[in-house]
Amino acid sequence: MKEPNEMPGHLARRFQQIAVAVFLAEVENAGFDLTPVQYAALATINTHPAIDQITLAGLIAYDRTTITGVIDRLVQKNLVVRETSSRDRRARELKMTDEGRRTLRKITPAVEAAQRIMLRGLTEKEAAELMRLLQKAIAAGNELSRAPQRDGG
Amino acid sequence: MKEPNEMPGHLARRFQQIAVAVFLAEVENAGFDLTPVQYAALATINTHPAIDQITLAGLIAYDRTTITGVIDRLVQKNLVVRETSSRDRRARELKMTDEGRRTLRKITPAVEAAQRIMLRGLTEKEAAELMRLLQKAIAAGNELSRAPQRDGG
DNA sequence: CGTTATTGATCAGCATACTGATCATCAGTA
DNA sequence: TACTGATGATCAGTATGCTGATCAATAACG
Repeated sequence: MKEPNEMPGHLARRFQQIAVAVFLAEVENAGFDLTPVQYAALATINTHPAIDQITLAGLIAYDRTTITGVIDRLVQKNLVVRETSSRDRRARELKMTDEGRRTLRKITPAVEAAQRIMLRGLTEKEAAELMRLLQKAIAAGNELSRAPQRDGG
Repeated sequence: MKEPNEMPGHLARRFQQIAVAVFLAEVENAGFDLTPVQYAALATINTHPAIDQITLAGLIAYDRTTITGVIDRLVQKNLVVRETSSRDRRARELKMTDEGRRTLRKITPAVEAAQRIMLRGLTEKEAAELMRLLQKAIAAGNELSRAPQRDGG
């Protein structure tokens, strides 16, 4: 077989593993307890008030069955509230709490630091090229996963 | 906040998500039931007969607590046997079964196809560049995760 | 030689991700 | 309006990954 390091699947897993570790370390260092997944959901609810769970899942490419637990934990941490929509009683409207907004604001520097750290082995130019190539590969494979990314509602 | 697609952490997660989905689809299509993680372990045991779990975990960058369950499942599928080492009774020596070798051989084309499919949006040159950049970023961040990659024992 | 530190493996517990099923609700149509 | 299909959410079950603890066995040291 090929070396693991020559297989894109292994590299994908490994890079993600490092990205998560760096994120958690930076966020904890800043005094918060939030996972990358929880952060993405929180940030997206902030820019899309009263979004429902399916639309949110589409924007950040989460499986619909995963989003339930993620929101459970954001609600438990008092960062988000989940209300039944009056227009469609199947849907849950997600809204920020004050503490959610405050947390998001305070945590942003740590999140940005994490993004830099996970690319620290690359030059600026290389980092930009890596992101471009990832975006391109992802766009081509978007529909291949159960939780593709979807633009607005 | 930035768009998710401009954050390397999100791209890492998304690319990994697609890589896993493609792998599972190709392998199932070939008539097998093996995860990317199980495949990497199986392939590495094949090239390192009688390897112990910690060394195996280092070679493929798995957490030591994760490897136990992965090997459990390979043993249950009759692809691997786990024997207590006679030289160090703490250690478990991992060895392929005939069925493990046969499975590995038969599954290889599907695994290779998966690696191509997950990069299908890129030209040959771009694919090579993406892998180079991932390798470089990973090398720089290797020690930041709990399960860094380690060369031979 | 005996005490201490380290190491290989496992376990309990938690958080993503997924498969597939179910339930309530809504939308479209006859 | 009654029926059918689609949709939002949740649940049970399985597989990574991690944190931190534990246990047995080995290594290292005085």
